[in-house]
Amino acid sequence: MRDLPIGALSERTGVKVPTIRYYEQAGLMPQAARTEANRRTYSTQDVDRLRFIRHARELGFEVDAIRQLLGLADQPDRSCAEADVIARVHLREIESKLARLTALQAEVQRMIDECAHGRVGDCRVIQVLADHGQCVSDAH
Amino acid sequence: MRDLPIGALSERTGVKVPTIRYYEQAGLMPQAARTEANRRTYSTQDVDRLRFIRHARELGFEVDAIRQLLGLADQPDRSCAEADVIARVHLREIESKLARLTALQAEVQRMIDECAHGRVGDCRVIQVLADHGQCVSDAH
DNA sequence: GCTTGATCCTCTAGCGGCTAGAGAATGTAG
DNA sequence: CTACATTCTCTAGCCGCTAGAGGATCAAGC
Repeated sequence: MRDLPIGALSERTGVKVPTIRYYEQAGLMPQAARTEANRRTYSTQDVDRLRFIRHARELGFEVDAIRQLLGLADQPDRSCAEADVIARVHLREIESKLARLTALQAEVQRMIDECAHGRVGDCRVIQVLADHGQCVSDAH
Repeated sequence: MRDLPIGALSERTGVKVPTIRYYEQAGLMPQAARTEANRRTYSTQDVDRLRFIRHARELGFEVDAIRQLLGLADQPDRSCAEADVIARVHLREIESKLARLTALQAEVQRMIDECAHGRVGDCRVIQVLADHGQCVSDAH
């Protein structure tokens, strides 16, 4: 219920001031109440909401997904099936990124391992880049 | 040595036409020779260079790193130590992304597993997002 | 030669998710 | 009353493209 200026909200949540304004603009945070001098004021509820947003971003949820999750969180009596779906879709995205990254890791590691540390002309790093056919997987 | 228009280069490499122009602008591809009517023309060397670029992008190398790798590839007699360093730095970046993503995967998976499929008010997905303290790892 | 449609040109603007800076108005401490 | 910090709005930049406008040029068919 306290009247926090944006800087205090920033400190309490670890979200930078311009980012908070950006979230307001993006529709994640509500239009903040203003003082007479046009400064934004926040309550402890806003602190909670911003922490929610921050945590979801840290977990890699996109702004659009967070908007949906926040919409759900505001209606505690509805079924949470939708939240479940959003999280599952996100999990699938994480898993596919993981698979890709793992393949890349192997390929780049192999590239480095095969480098004989001689001249550029003989360097496997350069050669592999020049020719996809020399790759083990075709995940990329 | 053939005089390829940009569309043919695009087909041969799988890189879209506007992207090729962007690479020229970004200094990855050289300023292309032009016909009398001001159209870009390319040789088979350009095909090779663009394939190199594309492959490196697919392996996640940033444009800046590719610029450096291309600079090295142009000097086959130099030591390939620099190429090695670029690749190793990139590998480290991949590994750190992998570590982060793996932690996120576990967290989101757990969130989903704990969801009792009831009301939003009781949903673990929402609760976990609202409170970082409920996370297992603090990787994020 | 003439029309059609594909290809090409340049230029500008947009995506996501911020981040940085200008320039002006307030707030707070000594 | 003077500093200095904080806040405000607005604009522009980051990466690596992608999309679209509006115009010039090409190759093929009649």
